[in-house]
Amino acid sequence: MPELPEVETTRRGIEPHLLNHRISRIVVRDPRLRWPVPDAVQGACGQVVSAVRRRAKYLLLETEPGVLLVHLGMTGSFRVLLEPKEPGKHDHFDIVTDRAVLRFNDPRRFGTFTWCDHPWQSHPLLASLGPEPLSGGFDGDHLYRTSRNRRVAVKNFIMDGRVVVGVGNIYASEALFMAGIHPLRKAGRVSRERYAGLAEAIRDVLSRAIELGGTTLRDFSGTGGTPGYFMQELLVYGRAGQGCFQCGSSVRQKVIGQRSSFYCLSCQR
DNA sequence: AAATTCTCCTGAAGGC
DNA sequence: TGCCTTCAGGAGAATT
Repeated sequence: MPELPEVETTRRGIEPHLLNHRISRIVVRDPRLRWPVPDAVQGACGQVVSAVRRRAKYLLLETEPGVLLVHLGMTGSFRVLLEPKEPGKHDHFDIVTDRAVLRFNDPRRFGTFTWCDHPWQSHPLLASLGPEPLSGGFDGDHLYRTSRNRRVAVKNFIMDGRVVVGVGNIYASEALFMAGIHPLRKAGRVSRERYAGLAEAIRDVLSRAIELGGTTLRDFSGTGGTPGYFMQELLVYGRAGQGCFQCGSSVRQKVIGQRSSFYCLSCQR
């Protein structure tokens, strides 16, 4: 389940094979992703990739005429092939450069592969995104100001991409535990001080996970990334019924906004 | 406007 | 062993 750290790890893994390299072919084997893959992606053929960026959980491959946009969805991943290999099940498309084949595999097909014109910032999928959590535009004051008069649960609030991007279900639970905030608390009822702690927790948990992802990068071309590298560090996610690391009481699990949430009743208020 | 629910999809896990 | 049911989840779309 790619969250922002996994997407950033993917970006770093594919960048050496794309940046300043020429895309020779794009092979779409199965266009049935979240939205049908448009023929327009072929606009990148013959073009040199001038930048490999990440915005939220989107990957952006820039070329002169336009930008390839990829989202990994739930189960998407890239495999870097330095030698030809028969495509397997769920290998939906390839981006072929003069250096490697980037093969996209996505069993559940929630992923996205599309084309945007310049400037990519105004593409409908990107236009209303909030600040990057690891950039200067994100801090506790931003959360505090944005949340006034909002009655939505704070967990849903921080997972809203218009508020801040890249905070997925796992890291939302983790960050709220680290900040000592109950996930069901109304967003508008969290103090400025506690939002400062929450913003710091979000930055810490995401940057730590990216760090750990980086340590698996050496295997990237062989395996396409190592899933679950952060799992051994999770404090509450997936630990329902087990002892809270802070106070020992049982970690609770509850569905909030259609998503499983994990928290400690006595440490989070 | 804001909040909630629905939707896409397949594989893993659990029940009998 | 095998079939059936349930669950998981990113995030835009639809609905309330």
